Amino acid sequence: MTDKCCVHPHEAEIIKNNLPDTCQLFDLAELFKMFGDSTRISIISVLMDRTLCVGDIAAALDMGQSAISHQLRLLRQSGLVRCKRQGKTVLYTLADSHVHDIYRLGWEHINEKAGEADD
Amino acid sequence: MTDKCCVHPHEAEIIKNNLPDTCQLFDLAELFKMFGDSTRISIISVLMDRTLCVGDIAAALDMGQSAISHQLRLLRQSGLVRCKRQGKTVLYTLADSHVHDIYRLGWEHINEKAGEADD
DNA sequence: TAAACATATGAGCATATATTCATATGAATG
DNA sequence: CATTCATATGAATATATGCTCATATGTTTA
Repeated sequence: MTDKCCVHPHEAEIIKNNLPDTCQLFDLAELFKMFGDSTRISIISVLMDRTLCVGDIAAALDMGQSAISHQLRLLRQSGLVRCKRQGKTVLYTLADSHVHDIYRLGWEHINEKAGEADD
Repeated sequence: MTDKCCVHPHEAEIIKNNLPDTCQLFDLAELFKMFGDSTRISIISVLMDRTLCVGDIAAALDMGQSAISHQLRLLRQSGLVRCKRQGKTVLYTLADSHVHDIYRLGWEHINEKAGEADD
């Protein structure tokens, strides 16, 4: 696994021993993974300022109901959106302000980068 | 594509017309995608407070040099890390404070959620 | 300049993931 | 209570992605 090349074995060892818990890093990755898909970030985007039902999200994003429903399930399981039934429809909302904050921070980032050498 | 079910066609239409630019949403997803992988978030984690060379990152994370190098390339292309050669080694650093901020915000989120019903 | 070390990269493979299709579930309504 | 509308979900498929292996590139040093 670890190749022979390691410039500062001692320092690396110390860093290794002070790494955040693997599970937490995994959870963190899972969190960001939810934001890291065009469809899901679009869903989050349309839910930033409002509550919407599944059909309207699908219509707004011009996508199939099933695809949206699958993604909403993932967002729900990750605790990023909440839902409640209202008659035949199910209304979705962003779960908390962290979701807003993370979205906005990402937005800030890409807008500041606009024009710079990127990809 | 769009199924027949759409509870509020008019509202959905308006939202659709006010969607952020598709390219920007795509970029935003790409940004978060970089944070959304265990290996990459671990790399970002060890680079939070320091500058490290590739070999040390690999050793600290107990992973192969090649795997780390591949991921560093992605992080570089996304503008999240910078590097400079120093003799035989290449030193990597986080590109800017946004990377710190996004990481920390994500961290806050999962720590507040600790104990709640999640996945 | 040959050898050794650090890093980068292409190909191949295995796994993960997103969408679609078909269908199930759940609720209102005639 | 059968039908219709809204949503959820399982299976299948296509694509994306991460890792490994082998090797190339770049840098120092003997």
